[in-house]
Amino acid sequence: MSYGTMSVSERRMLPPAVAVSSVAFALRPPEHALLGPGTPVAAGAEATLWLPLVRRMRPPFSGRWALPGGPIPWDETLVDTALRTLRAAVLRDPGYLEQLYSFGAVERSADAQRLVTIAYWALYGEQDLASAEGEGDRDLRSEPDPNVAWFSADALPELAFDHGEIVAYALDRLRSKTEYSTVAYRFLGDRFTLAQLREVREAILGEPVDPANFRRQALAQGHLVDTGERTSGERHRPARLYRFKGTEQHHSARAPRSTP
Amino acid sequence: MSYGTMSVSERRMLPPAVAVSSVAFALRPPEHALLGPGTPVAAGAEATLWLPLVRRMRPPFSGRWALPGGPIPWDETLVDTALRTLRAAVLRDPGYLEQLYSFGAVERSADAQRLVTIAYWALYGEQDLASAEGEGDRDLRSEPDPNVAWFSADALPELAFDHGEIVAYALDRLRSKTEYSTVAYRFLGDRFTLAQLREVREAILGEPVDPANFRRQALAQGHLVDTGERTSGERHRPARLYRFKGTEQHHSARAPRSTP
DNA sequence: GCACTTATGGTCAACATGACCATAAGTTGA
DNA sequence: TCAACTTATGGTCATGTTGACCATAAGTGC
Repeated sequence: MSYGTMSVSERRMLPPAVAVSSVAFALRPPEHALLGPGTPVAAGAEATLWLPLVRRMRPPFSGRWALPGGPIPWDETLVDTALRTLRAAVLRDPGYLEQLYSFGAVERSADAQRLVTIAYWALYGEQDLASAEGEGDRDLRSEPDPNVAWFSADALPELAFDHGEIVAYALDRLRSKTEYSTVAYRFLGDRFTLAQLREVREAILGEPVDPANFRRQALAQGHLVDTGERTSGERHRPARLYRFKGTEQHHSARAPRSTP
Repeated sequence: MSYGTMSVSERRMLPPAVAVSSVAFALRPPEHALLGPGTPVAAGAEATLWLPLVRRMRPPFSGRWALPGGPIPWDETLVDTALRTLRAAVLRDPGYLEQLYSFGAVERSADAQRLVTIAYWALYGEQDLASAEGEGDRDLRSEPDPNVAWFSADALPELAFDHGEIVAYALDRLRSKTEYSTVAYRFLGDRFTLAQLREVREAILGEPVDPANFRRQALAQGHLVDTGERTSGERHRPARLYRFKGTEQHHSARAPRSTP
């Protein structure tokens, strides 16, 4: 759809358009910064949060980096729009996706038609970013599209719209949610040690967590199953491998029940 | 704006429109059901939650009761749209207002143009519903508009769109939020007893709360100030009157920081 | 075997919670 | 006047949770 010869003031007085944008988090160790996420989180490394951005090719904010997203087609669910646009940028489906908040300030789209954005936040775990089988080189280590890139959440460029604010809000939600829910599990693969799970928590919260106390609480939650397997090859006592007793669904199309 | 001779299928394929709807809670004792809210919550009465609905006068869902709300004008903030439409229905400004969730299922507006609704939830306290000065009879006990009515949250009629689901979600949020925040205070006036505050909590959670334990916790929060005043005239020991050490703002135009 | 490193298992004091008991201090009615 | 009644308010106590910390376990690398 084109607005043809419509003037700026005419464009601004159109009814607001609706779009979806997503903040998608992945965890990766800083040493592998050049390799892109998809690299397993090495034990002992200080992992940090990264997220994919897309360079805008048209006004408003042409040339700026922005969250993956786009307008909502008339026959597509909000979640599906989020998934489709994430898939287009990351080439993978996220392991978790949840609605975040809706942003509708009058001036957020500058001179263009007013844009109300429904923000989602997503999570890409290790296995979600691993190269799909038979996909050859089309993995994240050789990202073909120069207009898509991953950035450290600590060092983002200036973003289009109010996307900086959206990212800050998503970080907030991620942090508060790791304190009372099981989202953190989704950053890890099928089997993991308690140390890995603790490192995820430390990376998200940005502060050290006592290993013994963390273990006590994590096991008390009852969400973990001891697989009976152990790690080996490391220069210390082997750790038990656990599995997440997952019953939660990945994508919530419906409004989740109470999200404090 | 009219869609003229546009056919149903053409209308459905338009880009989604955006609207705001609000679930506005008020507390009132059941004895005063016929009087409408605005009546102070009498001590000892079992208060219940009520909310205002508006009868739809046009398709889709013409004739059905719906949440107060409406489309977002091009130059109006989301919060302002919520406030304006609430004011139109209730004739008062709410004491609290917060964004809830956005609903965008494809089929929710039936045959009409697809409608994405950003839901808000609001709270009308005692003083918010008291007759404004000099407003004469234009108070809630003589509601002039037959197309606006308050319903008990326990016994709602069948609502338009997916508004029933929105109400359920709002109730959920209200309940979970009374457990860790200070929203409940807003249902009461300037000064109140701990018993009144406890009754608000009981009404929202729907279960009895131990008076002594509640007192201990409420005071430990540090949000209450003893005014030095006491109640009198009741058939028992007088209670201290407290005031809320309120620093929180009523309406949050910006996304609130982390809402578990 | 020995040193080293993280995993794992416990202890302990401080604090929070829920169930309850006891007394305080008004009002009402004999 | 005074005793009965009713809710307010102040405590106790056992239980559970949390954070700080100590001790031992069990691999690897030399």
